[in-house]
Amino acid sequence: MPELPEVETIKRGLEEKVVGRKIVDVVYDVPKMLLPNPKTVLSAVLGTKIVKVERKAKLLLLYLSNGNILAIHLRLMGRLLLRSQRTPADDWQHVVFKFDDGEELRLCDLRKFAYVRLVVNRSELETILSEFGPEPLTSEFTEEKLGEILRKSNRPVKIVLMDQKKIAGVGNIYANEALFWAKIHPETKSNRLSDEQVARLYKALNKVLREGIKYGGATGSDQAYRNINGEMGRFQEHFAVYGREGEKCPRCGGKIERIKLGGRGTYFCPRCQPKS
DNA sequence: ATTGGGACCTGCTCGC
DNA sequence: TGCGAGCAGGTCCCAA
Repeated sequence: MPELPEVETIKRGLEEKVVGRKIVDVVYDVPKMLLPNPKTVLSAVLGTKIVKVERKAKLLLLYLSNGNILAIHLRLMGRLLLRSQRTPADDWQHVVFKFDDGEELRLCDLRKFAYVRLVVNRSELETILSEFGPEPLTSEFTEEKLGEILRKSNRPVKIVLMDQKKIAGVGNIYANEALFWAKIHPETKSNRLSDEQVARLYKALNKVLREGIKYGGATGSDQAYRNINGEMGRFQEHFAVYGREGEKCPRCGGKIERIKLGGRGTYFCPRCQPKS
């Protein structure tokens, strides 16, 4: 569930609150969440300071003072919470980074899909990042670039939007919302979109991602997403179609439908987003 | 190349 | 009331 805006919100929180802190201990109870293995991660991070935080796609990157990097992926339900060490354990807390000032960063995940991966240098990082497509909301992602990406595939446009190799950071929520505002049916073949549709989609993607960030991300019905203070996002209050099967389209009043596309729940207004 | 499915997990909702 | 089945979703992996 955490997509670009959610991970960006977490990144900003970490930037403000954990940069400069020294990691003095790591406690875990699910070994597979520490890659390549807990021992290697521990020996690489103990005694180091966090010097910088970045987000790439849905990955959080914690740069350490010894040159190592921790790449954290929250997958579906992961949370990263900054707490005092005196605070009782959070639900589904599995990996804890303890700082020298009494605070700690807790990786919590009901499903245990989230992970922390040790990246030992820039070259390994480059390899990981080279798998991602361009980053929306940056200068590398232009309308022309989007058109170029979409023309190369005849898969449904929603699938292409969510393909991290093609575009970084877009997941199910923002793909659904962007297609709604662009008035494009999610099953439309990507390479059959008109220039006009591509232009609308470009604007819509920017709109929903920026709004997602503005509202601190979206906490859906599963309640999974939280920022580092444990607070919910508010973008769900502004969903046009996501999770609203059977409700009224905010634009035309038609009934929002739900289909399955690529195994995922897909929401749209059949009247506003006609099949073409 | 594209598409479909299962796997990873767990808690929730649903139907009988 | 109780229980099993089905579902959710990001990513990876295997297979058709």
